Amino acid sequence: MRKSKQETAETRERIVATAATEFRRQGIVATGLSELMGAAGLTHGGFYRHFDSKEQLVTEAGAAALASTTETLSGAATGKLRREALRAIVAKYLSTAHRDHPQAGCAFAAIGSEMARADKKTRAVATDSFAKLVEMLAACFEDVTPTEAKKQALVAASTMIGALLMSRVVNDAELSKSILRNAENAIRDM
Amino acid sequence: MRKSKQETAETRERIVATAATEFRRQGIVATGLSELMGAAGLTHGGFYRHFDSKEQLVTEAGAAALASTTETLSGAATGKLRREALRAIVAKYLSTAHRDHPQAGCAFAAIGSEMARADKKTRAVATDSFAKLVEMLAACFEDVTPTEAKKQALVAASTMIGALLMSRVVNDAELSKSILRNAENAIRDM
DNA sequence: TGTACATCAGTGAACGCGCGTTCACTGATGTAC
DNA sequence: TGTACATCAGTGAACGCGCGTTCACTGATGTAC
Repeated sequence: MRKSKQETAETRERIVATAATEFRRQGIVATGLSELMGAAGLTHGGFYRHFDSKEQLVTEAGAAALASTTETLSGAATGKLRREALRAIVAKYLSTAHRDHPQAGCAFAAIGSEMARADKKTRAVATDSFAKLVEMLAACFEDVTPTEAKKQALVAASTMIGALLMSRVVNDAELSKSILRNAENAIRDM
Repeated sequence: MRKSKQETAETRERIVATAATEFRRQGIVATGLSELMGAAGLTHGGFYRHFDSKEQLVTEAGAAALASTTETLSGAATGKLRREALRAIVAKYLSTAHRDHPQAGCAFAAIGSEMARADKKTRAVATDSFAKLVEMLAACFEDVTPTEAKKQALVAASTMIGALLMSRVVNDAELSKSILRNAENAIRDM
């Protein structure tokens, strides 16, 4: 039953991608490895051919999830400049579509509180991704100094993540939309 | 071994208070009932004399945690008016002390992503508490119309929660402080 | 290039453990007369 | 007010279950000659 090198690499990628989805959908602790491997079309016994531990998968899945979000946002801004790019990024991030599909969205909003308790490597990955998101936003503020742009970008990122998280927590459709829309407007006017 | 009505009520309160702390410290799913009851000075068997399920405790502990945070912030603002009250609230919320003690702080930042997946009752409790926090902040913006004040308060709340969450996620002390300080300044200048 | 053998991806059973929940039991509290 | 009895808070063992991890096994892949 040994698989070719290419198949092995594909399987590994599939496990990471499945984990990135399932962790964001259900939470890290609440997602079991058996369930995860089943969702990836495998039995659980093979897991340790690819990873040393669940923790290692958490690190890699976190990195994959965050990279995908950064890429999506960056894609929404391609061909656009400065403020227009900012608007596109923020509109995408604070959309109801993003709110309603945590399994495919920003890991900070979906599993942020679990990431704050994760091991060193996972937090290092999260720190890098956050820095990239801030850089992307800072590039949109050209009318101010780079230092000021970075400050504004830090605030914008915090607002976006907090707003998306709370739009999912609250049980009131109107309030939820209002959180998203007002955060979007505020960043637009920064 | 039956306890008096007062002792029973005290025990129940103690379990809720312990849960409010432990859930914020370790996460909801990661906190077991045996461990929790032990931390409250009891054995696990007695749990179901007080609660129907873990879910019910989650609801009550969430309510207790959020009420305590709202109260603390409200306390920081007593005797202060408008912008001065805003500064006091935001300074308290975005302090390094708050960041470093999630078990005693805002549940949205500590277990927000788990609350977003919680049952109806817990989310209703969370929604009420968020609305109260927004009201408290809105009361600080008196130089604008009530509608505008509420909008600014929604944004301020999102920024505060997102900033506190990310200050805990990142693995870089300088970046962490920078997130808190810039969010604080931004809200001060709203 | 063909053959013999070592490697190892994936399977499925098993490990010890802790989970949420239930239950028989104890004995102090609360209540009815 | 005092007594008899019902209630029930808390204990600790047990329930079935799923957790993360390990392991013997299978058989196709990769490699050495």
